[in-house]
Amino acid sequence: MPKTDSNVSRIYAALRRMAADFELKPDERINESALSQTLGASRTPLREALNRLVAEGFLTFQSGRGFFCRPLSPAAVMELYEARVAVETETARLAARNATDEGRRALSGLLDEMAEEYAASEDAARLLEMDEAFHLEIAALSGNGELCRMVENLNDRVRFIRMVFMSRMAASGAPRLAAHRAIAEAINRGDEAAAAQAMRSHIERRRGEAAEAVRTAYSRIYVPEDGS
Amino acid sequence: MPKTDSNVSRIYAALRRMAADFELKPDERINESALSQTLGASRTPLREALNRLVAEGFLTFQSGRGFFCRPLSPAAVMELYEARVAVETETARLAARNATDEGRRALSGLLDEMAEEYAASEDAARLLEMDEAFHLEIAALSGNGELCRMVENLNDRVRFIRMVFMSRMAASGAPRLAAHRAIAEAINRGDEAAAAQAMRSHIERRRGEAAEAVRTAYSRIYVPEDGS
DNA sequence: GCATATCAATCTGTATACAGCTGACAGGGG
DNA sequence: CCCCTGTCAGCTGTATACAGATTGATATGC
Repeated sequence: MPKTDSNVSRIYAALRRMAADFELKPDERINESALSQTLGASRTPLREALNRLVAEGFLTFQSGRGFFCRPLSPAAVMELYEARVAVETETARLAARNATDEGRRALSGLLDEMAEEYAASEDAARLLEMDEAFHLEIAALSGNGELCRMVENLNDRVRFIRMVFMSRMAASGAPRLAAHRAIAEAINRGDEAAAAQAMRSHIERRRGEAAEAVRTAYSRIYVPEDGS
Repeated sequence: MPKTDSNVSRIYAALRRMAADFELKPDERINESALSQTLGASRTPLREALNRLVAEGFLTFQSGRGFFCRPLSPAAVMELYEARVAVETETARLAARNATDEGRRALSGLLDEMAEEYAASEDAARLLEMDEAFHLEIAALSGNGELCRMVENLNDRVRFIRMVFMSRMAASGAPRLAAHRAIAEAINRGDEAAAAQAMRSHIERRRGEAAEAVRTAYSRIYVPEDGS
């Protein structure tokens, strides 16, 4: 067994991406034997990875029936957005309180880099990636590893929906960039309340579109690739 | 295999309790073979449960070395308290916004029941149980299942430390009860900002004591039971 | 024609076997 | 005296086998 490094982490990463992208369709039952063959491993490490993903909210589990992909519903997405508000208003607040000067400079720098690419790029995936990097950077500045984990988990679970947003509204990145600047400036001023409030309105603004986006998302998941 | 119901969930529950109570000592390496014998099962379901607990933050994992109990340090406990602030200020806010009249009555009722027992009981475990029930009820009133999960997880992970608080300061339940009343009243008025603020100061008040409590906690974990 | 019972195919839950890796210790060389 | 290296016991990582549960289809009675 001359593997580079642990097999289960490879399986875990692959499954996590598949679940995040809804390659496993909502509520779809997972056939362990088939999946283990697809991934080139036996069921034992596969099930270990599946169990981790259940605990992280990417999958569900019913005793005796097996593992399923998480459901995709407007209500579920709304809950995730509310959870993001809860966690990220606090990361913004703590970042404003705790960030070092070096950290503040790094945040501003990140924003400047993004500004250029924002104008140029129309690649939704790339825009989303930068957006997530910004939110993660703030979490890092908060100095709280637990909150970082939460932000990362929530980001990954709403990525698919956010991707649908992004590619639908295409080039409207400008308001988002402005909102990011407002958040970063509040953090750099050390204004906790303003940072928290800016983050809250930034996330809540998108929340209401969840219902519509979920409908679009379903069509993406179930309609075959347009290359056919 | 005539088990009542799934073996892995039994193992999971047992391990979770053991980890929560630090029967597995901080950073202690877990011997899978020995533990599987203790729990009366084989290593396969044991490892599935261990993987779930890693994802939930009760254990850590190092490839090739195995599973370890989570560390117990003042910094880690502080992070958990900050995460509680993040999550529970939002559950309080959402509860104030969304709770039905029936829900509000239930919360008041819960508080009234607790008031009686608070005065009478000096059982720290029972007091803590009621305290957690109050916080979980608010999470339920928020109507957000995701936030409920988070509150439950965080409560379980700080339970040991809170237990140390409780039994050290013994009969000082009165201020906590007053704080709970303030939170409940804000929720019942539908005053989101007041509910969030009351919850924040309620949790933050205890946060500072973490460092001291961790020291006490260590002595509890490593000093043998006083019955010896 | 519909509901129900039965049965086979399939899948999950768990035990067990074994290969490879890790960490500790002893012995030899610098 | 310290460090380096070979060896070995023990543990982890994974495959596989098999028992019990589930599911869906077919047959049967009303």
